[in-house]
Amino acid sequence: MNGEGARRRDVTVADVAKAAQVSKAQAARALGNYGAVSDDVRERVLAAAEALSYRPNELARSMNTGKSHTIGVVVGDIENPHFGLATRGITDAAKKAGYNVILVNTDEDRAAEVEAVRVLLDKRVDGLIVAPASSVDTEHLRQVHQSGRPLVFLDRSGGTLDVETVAVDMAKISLQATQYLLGAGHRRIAFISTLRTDAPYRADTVLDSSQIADRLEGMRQAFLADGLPFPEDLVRLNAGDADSIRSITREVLRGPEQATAVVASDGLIALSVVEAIQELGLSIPADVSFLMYDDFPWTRLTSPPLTVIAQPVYNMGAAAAKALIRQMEGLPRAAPAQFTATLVRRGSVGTVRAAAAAPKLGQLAGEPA
Amino acid sequence: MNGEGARRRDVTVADVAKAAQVSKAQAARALGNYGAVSDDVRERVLAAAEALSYRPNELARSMNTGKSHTIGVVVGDIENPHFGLATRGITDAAKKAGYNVILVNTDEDRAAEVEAVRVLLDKRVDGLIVAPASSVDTEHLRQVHQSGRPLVFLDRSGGTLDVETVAVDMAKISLQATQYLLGAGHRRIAFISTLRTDAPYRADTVLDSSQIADRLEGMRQAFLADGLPFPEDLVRLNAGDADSIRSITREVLRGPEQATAVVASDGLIALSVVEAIQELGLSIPADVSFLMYDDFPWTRLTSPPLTVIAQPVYNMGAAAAKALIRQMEGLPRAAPAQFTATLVRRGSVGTVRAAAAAPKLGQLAGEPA
DNA sequence: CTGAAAGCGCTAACAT
DNA sequence: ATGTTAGCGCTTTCAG
Repeated sequence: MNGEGARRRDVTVADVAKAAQVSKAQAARALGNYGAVSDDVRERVLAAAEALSYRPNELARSMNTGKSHTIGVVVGDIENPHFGLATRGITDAAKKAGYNVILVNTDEDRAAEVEAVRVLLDKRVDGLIVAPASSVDTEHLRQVHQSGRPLVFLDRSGGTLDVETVAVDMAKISLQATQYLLGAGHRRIAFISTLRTDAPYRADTVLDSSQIADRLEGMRQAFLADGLPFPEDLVRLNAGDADSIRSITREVLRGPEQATAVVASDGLIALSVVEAIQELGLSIPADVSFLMYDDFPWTRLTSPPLTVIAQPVYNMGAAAAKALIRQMEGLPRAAPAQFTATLVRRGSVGTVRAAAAAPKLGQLAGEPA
Repeated sequence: MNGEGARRRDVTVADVAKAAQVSKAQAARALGNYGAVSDDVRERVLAAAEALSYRPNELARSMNTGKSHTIGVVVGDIENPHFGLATRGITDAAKKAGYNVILVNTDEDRAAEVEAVRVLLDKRVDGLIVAPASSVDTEHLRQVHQSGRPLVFLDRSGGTLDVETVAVDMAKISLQATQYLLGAGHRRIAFISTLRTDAPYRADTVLDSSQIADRLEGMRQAFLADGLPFPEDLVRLNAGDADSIRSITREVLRGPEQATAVVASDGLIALSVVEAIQELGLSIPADVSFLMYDDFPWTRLTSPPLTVIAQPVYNMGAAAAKALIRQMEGLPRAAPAQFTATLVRRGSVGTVRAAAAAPKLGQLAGEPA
């Protein structure tokens, strides 16, 4: 009972070397495909490796080389199709370059993000792609950047940090979309977002998300350009779960000062907003117009199909990965690819009626006539 | 120019030990929180670590312990919301237990899956969760299992492999759904799936996906139980891209033998099928009934809202991770949690009219009257 | 081209 | 409780 009862241990270079009757160093060279190896040795080593079904221990390899061929991706929520698509873009580009992806969700929570970044760094990822939960509070990311670890931001900028960022020009597309709404006669335009803030929105509120800040800035500009007052009271943040979104929707659609158009900040919010509108018995776009960010396939299936702001999410993910890999390989920054969102006009935005009266609503919401 | 120009190297236990004036071993013990360490030493070490902002090298740690605290997840396509949700369940459960997730997409390609598994093994993941592209051709997975590496299957079974599997009983729910359709008078029920096969479907076709095989089996049983012939000609596999799905939908809805109900095998297919139905000018459920797998939020937004088969995807992902972790910790298999899908009857299934005549169709498809 | 030996940063005996 | 000494599996000098 010798040699047979031995617990199965992974076969190592040493084993292969022995079998091929060469030194460990030579075997390693042949296996790792580096250094100088004679054809004869290489053949014997490879054959032995095959016979023993040798597999390299990438951990050990990483220890020496300092490269793990792994990149860390930190997003808010992979369950959100937006990030699902972006992640697909990232993983595809990464795989093509020989990298793997470790994925971490943060639920847009800064503490979780700090922790995620730390763990990924401890695991010695070669670089990080982060959709920062906050563009204001970025100390942990500043440290990563300063330490020299390749880092790329996705979707949101990192505030003052000079980190390569892949995102669309939100202010611009928001301006365009708002102009479109304004052109259709809308003056009371609501904007609903899950972004968490300490207090209700005001003009001087500092927003954690550069993305949302830019969108609001775009809206404001559009109103200003037309000499119209920006309806700050219709900017509703902190729209947490489905219920909260529904009640917010009811609120902005109620009363004499109600909104005639609603902009949903993302696809998840959109679902609840549309549902709430349907529950109110209002019809799109006759009673209320609707516009949302992200062009998900299902937006073409509703009646009417929804007008959306389409972002090249997959390509942005892929671009982020490519930019990161370029950094990891020590290449100079490429000229930042410009990603532009486009307004896809389908059927959910209508012309506003002369008077703002909406008799239906008064009834439903139980308002006094 | 000494000591100052030195390139910033990661600080190691040795550095901390020196700063705390203790041996490397003691520092390591204090840092790693194992072995016996006096309070005094622990304090000094921790303080030194803090001061030097020491961070452990998890790679090195893994080399010794043999545990990477990382699990590999191999799915068809993270872009598919089904896997997005499942992945969220996995990552949540993993994080809670102190594990990270490396994610790989296979596009349901077996070769890609083989490669993915190999790479993850090389990276020494502690375990694997795989949604096998094929339940038939599973040699690579058999090897993983035999090598003793913890492995769990998600969604699809591994054929003859005795591997813990988290999935719903597809045959059962398919039977129920089909009975429901049958009860509404449907006899010509089409089933559309992206599953790739070499030849058109026949009763004896061996299907790569246990999931699809079970669904078809469930349908067949329902027909048989009612003494009705199972309409094999309406089983349409290989529905690749959106265009192909559209043309298949047109096909099954055309001609004298057309389908009166269509079952979409997943949410992605559903989108194209519904679009195709709308393009044909047919209305759901008056002209054709519709049923799909997966209860995505948007299915409540269409008119009519869609009747779906809901699966507890998030919970299944979480359960898969928990089962895997249990294996990794050497615990015995828990009794397999039973996951059941439910038929959510909304508005897309209607009663079939007496005659199968569908005049509208003849016109649209240019069929001779 | 080849081999011996020295690490990578950490944990794990083994002493003391 | 603490320190010393080996490794983990691989890459990488450095001789030859």
